[in-house]
Amino acid sequence: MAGIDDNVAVIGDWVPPSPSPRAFFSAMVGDDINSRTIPESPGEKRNEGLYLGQPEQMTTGNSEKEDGAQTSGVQLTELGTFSEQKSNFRGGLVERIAARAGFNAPRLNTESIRSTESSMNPEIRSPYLTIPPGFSPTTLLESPVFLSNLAQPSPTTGKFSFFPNGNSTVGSDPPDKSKETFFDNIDSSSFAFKPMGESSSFFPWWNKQAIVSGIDVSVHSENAFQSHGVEPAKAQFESRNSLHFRAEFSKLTTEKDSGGFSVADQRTFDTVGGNAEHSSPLAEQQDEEGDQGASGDSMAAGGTPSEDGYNWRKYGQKQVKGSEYPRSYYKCTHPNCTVKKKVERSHEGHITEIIYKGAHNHPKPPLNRRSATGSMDTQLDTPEQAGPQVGAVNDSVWAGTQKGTAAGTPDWRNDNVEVSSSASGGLGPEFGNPYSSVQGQSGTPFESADAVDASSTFSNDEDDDRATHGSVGYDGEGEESESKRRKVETYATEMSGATRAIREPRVVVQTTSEHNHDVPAARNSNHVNSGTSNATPSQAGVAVQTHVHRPEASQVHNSMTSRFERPPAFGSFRQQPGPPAGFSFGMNQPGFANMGMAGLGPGQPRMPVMPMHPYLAQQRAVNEMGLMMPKGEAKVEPVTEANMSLSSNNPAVYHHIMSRLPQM
DNA sequence: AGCCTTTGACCAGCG
DNA sequence: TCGCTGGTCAAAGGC
Repeated sequence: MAGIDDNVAVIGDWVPPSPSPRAFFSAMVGDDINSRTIPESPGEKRNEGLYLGQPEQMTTGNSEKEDGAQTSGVQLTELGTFSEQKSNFRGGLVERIAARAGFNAPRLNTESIRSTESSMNPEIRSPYLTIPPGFSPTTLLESPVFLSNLAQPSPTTGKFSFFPNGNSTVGSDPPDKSKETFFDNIDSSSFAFKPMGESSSFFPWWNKQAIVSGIDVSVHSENAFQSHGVEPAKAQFESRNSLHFRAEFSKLTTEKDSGGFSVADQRTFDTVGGNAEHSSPLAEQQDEEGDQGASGDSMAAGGTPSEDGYNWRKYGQKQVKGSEYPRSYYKCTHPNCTVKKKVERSHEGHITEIIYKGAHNHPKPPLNRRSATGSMDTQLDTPEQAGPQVGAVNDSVWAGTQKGTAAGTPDWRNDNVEVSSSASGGLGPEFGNPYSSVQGQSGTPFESADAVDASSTFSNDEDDDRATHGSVGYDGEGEESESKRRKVETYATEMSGATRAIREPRVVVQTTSEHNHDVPAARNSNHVNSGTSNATPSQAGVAVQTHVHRPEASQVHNSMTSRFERPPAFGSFRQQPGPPAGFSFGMNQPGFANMGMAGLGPGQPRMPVMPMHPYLAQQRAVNEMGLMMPKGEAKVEPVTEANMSLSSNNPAVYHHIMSRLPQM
């Protein structure tokens, strides 16, 4: 595949150049939502698109590349009408890009997704449709965080089987059924975390498939909290499931001279779980995660030079004003390759941003790089690279920015299925690179859940692209003066979320309090609430940067707080990609010790945190319910499916479990 | 020995 | 012209 540029291109395609988060959002989602779900005011219609009911393949990249894309497994989800429209849009853009760059953008294969959804029970969908009274989709749309959250359907959110009270039955019966069905359909019970509350319903797409390949999440949730009724009392426990969700996406932003620069985000989503295709990659990802963990996040992110499959030599590092973290400058070590990349990395080593300049005029080097350690390499190795990465069209220009972990692996696309799925080209480092992207688990749902991070970054990405890029897109690209290229920042949310998600497993436990007592005071409620909605992508007029870094588990707590509370700095909204974004119940509590996410264990150090949308803050009920942000890693014991099901179905089990839960 | 990272200094662009 | 900033150079050191 093409190198970075490709990614960029892809990214660009992915989202229409609209500054508006909404647009982005809608684009992401597709029309289905509109048709089906969310009743919105005209103005809001875009939001409706959230639901990706019928994913179609979007051609993100050149049709030409399709082969590769398919091979790679990169898949983009396209939705309904949106997809069509987008296709057109993209097609043109992509073609142009391809023409310039000489590379093809990977195509997202959404079919799997489609099938999934289609197969899904109507019931399942219903949740998406439902919007809680008083709740405006718009709100969700505006927040980057939100997107991500939404994107993540989780048991917690009730996305899964749990239907919002309003709509579907929450009752145990339905849950079970829905649960089963849901998972079955999905393949593996993969799911995406979603924010609590109805909002979750917005992104069915995420739930099902949205999960970006980069992220693997296995979650065992005890209950889905049904936020609808914000009323805690009504919260009900629903099925417990272990979900695996992996999402991988990367975001890539490109700067463009012309008029601006365009940022492209790319994300690829794998269909959740089930696909055999993806499954293996997941496994690899897991490995990678481990490796990465060992090696350090940075590496994984693609921050590392090699992570993206290319060899890089660091030639400078500097603290850039306005940037929290130092920026590292890398050059491609290939003889005649002028590609450079800038990587910003958090103190923890998490990559917050990656900007590529130029296109590789050579294939990726053979795997055995030392850095390549671990899974990353594996993925990278794919032959795909064979082709010249990119026609080095715009060498001079920093073509893309990736924020997120995966550093950019430009090639993400075809290499592996995973890659493709991960696609990240963009999202992050992790995203961007296949490598970077962490792959969670193998297809099997209940296997270990690796990282669950659902960061939700996705949504943002698109927005970012639009927002940031504005019109640019790749079209313009190119040529502009490098010197002036602005740095496009993408919404951190997206990236960050994605990134984190990939690596850090999170456990989200929602409990509803039927328990007989008043709702306990929320422990970390502040964080959530504190979240500043200011983050809205739209604001972006300002460039938004996405940070992909994954904070340490310990850091998560803080991160979240800081993230949301912190006003947009530098005029740009930065969201830190880390686990912080997420939320989860305090798994670390003794009571939860036994409730674990499969696959989570001591071995898995970090728990991904899902970004919370400000909306969540409103969901006070949630907090009250005992939802809390884990500061540390949650220790969870694996829960077998059987157990899960039992718990959901068996009152005795249910009580048993419940009894173990700490009383808030 | 080769490659890479680190890091201070230098250079260029911009206001 | 000066100061700021971002990007790059290149020596030193490590693996």
